[in-house]
Amino acid sequence: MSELISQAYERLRSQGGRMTNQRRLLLSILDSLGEHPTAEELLLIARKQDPDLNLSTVYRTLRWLEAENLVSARLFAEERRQERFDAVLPSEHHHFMCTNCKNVIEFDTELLVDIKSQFQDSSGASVSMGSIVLYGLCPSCRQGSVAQELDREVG
Amino acid sequence: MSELISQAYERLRSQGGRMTNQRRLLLSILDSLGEHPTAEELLLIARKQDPDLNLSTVYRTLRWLEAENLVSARLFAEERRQERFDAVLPSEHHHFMCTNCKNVIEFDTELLVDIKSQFQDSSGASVSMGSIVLYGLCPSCRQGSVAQELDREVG
DNA sequence: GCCCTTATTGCAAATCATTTGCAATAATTA
DNA sequence: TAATTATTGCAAATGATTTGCAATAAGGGC
Repeated sequence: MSELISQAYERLRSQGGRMTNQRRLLLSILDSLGEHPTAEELLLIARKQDPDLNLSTVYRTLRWLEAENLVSARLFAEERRQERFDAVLPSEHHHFMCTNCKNVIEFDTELLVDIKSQFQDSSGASVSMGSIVLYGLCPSCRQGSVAQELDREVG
Repeated sequence: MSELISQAYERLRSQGGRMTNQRRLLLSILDSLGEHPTAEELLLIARKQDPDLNLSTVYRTLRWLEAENLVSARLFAEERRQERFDAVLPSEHHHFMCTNCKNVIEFDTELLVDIKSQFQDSSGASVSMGSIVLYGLCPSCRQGSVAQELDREVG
């Protein structure tokens, strides 16, 4: 069983919480999904298994997981008000969002620690965490836009 | 006259737009304010000069400035749904938010370009922009929390 | 396995930042 | 100065997320 799911069981046990069918389903989706779904997207996926699942339950589950630090929520500039949720991996990771297709790619870098300490040193603040978001065109949309440009030139 | 304000005049002229008292007021505040106000905060400040100013006007002005790339809007993790607005400076800059007092400090770094090119090279995407947000305690809240800890130990 | 307690759910209504429709107002320009 | 129409203020709408509450169902004890 995955880290996420076993951790969730453990946290529930220690808090007197209950492992419901809804939570089990949402956890298994979050665990296997290689994406960063919105609450709504997660609901749609989950409803294939449990058509009565409610959006409130999705939100409550996500918020609980967030409080337990098993999931993190992020807002991207392209979708101002809609959060995307992400099972927290052991290592700190960052995001790239394609401004065209809105797909999110995770990435990792050792360079952020330098930025953190640079800022700590110059400001006197203590930095506990940080995140980077990059925007641009993903490889396939990049190809698409090159193709479009060619079309325009030819047409 | 500042860059922001003269730019705004220029854009309005070229679009057949009008420089109203409300816009002039909001621009002068945004221009001089060394902070990252929310729309509501901006309204409160502006109402000292024009008590009838409406929140819709503030939003419309901010969105127009954003579309003109003269102001940028950001969401921080600590305030999930409320945007903060920021007159765009000539150089790309990043943000630190104090998790205690919610104050925002801007900072600059040459290290992001390395992260961008690192990611571009490894992913095949083309990155057009990026932003870093750091969270932690600002110098004064840091002092406060040190003081608290001492209190706890002594008391 | 069945009962009891109460955590969790589904539903509908509430929130809250932001947006929009519209009639009234005020910048521009002729 | 008048005419045109961009912009405003107001109230109502929106849309993601949250919350109150009665109904349901985990999980512990019998």
